[in-house]
Amino acid sequence: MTSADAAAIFEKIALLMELKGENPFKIRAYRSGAEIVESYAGDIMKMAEANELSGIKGLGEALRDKLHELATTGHLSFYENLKSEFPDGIFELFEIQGLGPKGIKQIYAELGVGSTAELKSAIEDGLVAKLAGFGEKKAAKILEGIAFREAHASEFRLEQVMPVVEQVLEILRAHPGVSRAEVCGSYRRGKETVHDLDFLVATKHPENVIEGFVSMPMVIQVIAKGSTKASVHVAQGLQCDLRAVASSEFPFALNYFTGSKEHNVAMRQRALSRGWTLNEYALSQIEGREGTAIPEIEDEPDLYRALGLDWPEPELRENTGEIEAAEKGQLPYLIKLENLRGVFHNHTTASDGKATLAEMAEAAQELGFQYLGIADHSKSSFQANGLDATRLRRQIETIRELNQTFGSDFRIFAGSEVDILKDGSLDFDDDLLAELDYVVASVHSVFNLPEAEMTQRIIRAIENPHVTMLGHLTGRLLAQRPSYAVNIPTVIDAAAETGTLIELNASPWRLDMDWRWWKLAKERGVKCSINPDAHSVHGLKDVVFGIRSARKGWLTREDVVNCLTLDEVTTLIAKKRLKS
DNA sequence: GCCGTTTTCGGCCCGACTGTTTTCAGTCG
Repeated sequence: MTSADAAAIFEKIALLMELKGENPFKIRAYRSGAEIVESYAGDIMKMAEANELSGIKGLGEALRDKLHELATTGHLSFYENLKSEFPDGIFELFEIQGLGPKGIKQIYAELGVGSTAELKSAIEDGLVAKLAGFGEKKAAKILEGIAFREAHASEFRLEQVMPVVEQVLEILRAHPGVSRAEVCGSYRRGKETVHDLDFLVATKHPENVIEGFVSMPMVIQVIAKGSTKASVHVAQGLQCDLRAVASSEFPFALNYFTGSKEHNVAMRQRALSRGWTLNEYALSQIEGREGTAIPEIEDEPDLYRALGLDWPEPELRENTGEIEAAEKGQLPYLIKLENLRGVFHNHTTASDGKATLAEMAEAAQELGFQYLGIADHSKSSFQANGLDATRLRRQIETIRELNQTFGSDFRIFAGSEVDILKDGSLDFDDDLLAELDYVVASVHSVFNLPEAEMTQRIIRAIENPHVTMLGHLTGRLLAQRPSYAVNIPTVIDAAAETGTLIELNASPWRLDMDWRWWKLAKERGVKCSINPDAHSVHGLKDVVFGIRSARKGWLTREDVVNCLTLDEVTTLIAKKRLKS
């Protein structure tokens, strides 16, 4: 039982209690308990086992006891009892947009609907629309929600799969028969979501390695098992495939299984033009054709070199110009995690964050950052306990005081994540915005505007000289909620014209603005700010996801303002408002 | 269910939008 497992159980208890119409504050206690358990810096399960949990704010007696039971026995009778009152499929229903706990409770009580599939047929049979409080439109909206969910059901976000990748690689590399192991596929290419995970090993004893792979502790089901490949399911239905090849084949297999398909096609064409043929095992002479001698190939760079190319980072391999750039020696020198010197857009307990200003500052320094931007929510974001003018002014003052305690090598920037209101005006007046070091402007409400109106709304906001950067441009939540309608190229042009930065929100739920647009933004001269949108100390580390997306968008350290030094970035965030 | 405490129970997060209503409940952020 890991802390993540325990947190998931608390979260499910909260859902089931919503169904039962329990006291909302009790529900909230479980939900916040889940977050505390998940993000606790330390081995909370070990502490729970030893009954050493007292003093953690938000974990009272009841939750401490339940954690102790989970840590010692591996299950929780309270949860088992609660769960037995509903069918297993009931949890799926919470993932459907437009349907909440009251609705789920009603369709279960009156129609016996306890899964997405049953709900779908009940709607199609016209049963849901007839229920009191429902109607044709609501039923149709729920059906849309189901369709979106189904279309994205096999998509996994990076924060879901990254721990699996690390564990599997660790197991494979520890295997005595394995000389090389790598993850391939869209994960290696840095895609924002993945459907499955592809692993590759070099070994002389494939059967042994395959056997080790299918008997890993996280394996729930073995789908296929042969002498050179196997497929398994791990938690949440995530599929992991393994390919075992000889060491001499490894570079070719690594290249082939990394893809993308389009990139591979281009590679094979290049091989053909040299009289060679390329597959997942080798580069070889085409029989009966005169070709130049094939050089020795031990790793991927050798393979690219043989084809007259520089080695493109996996993130670039989408056949969107990387082959041409590799040929001309013009591949970008992609940004790396260690280039980041600070982050903007983070939250504290002042709004909906879980850590205090001081805790966030300490964590940022531990990560080696020179600066930390705080941008708590503004007053219209009630749900997030947004700050009003008085509280924000007090926070600015606290930040200024705290800054006195740091040396010249660290600074907190006082900012705000200001809501862009429906008409494109901002949640604070210009006088207050002028007191801040910087401003992130984001849309958090009225997502259903027509595209032209939404685009204008955002452009009006970034035309404000105090708006330093535009937060999560499309509002999407990966695999859960689509982007609102907005014309991205038009917004990019406006950002270029007004000298506004665009954020790459590094939360694995968002990765917004999407990597596909950064090349265009770069061409227009728009700079990027990679921000974790951290709501806890732990959340600061989400920058790793943002870095992957930035690399996929061809960004270098010159394109990302958080790579600037403290002095440089201080000048930069003041630039736009000075110009006006 | 947690917190703070005038150590025993009251307070804890609010508003817009939608679709259903005929004055409001559910959902979302």
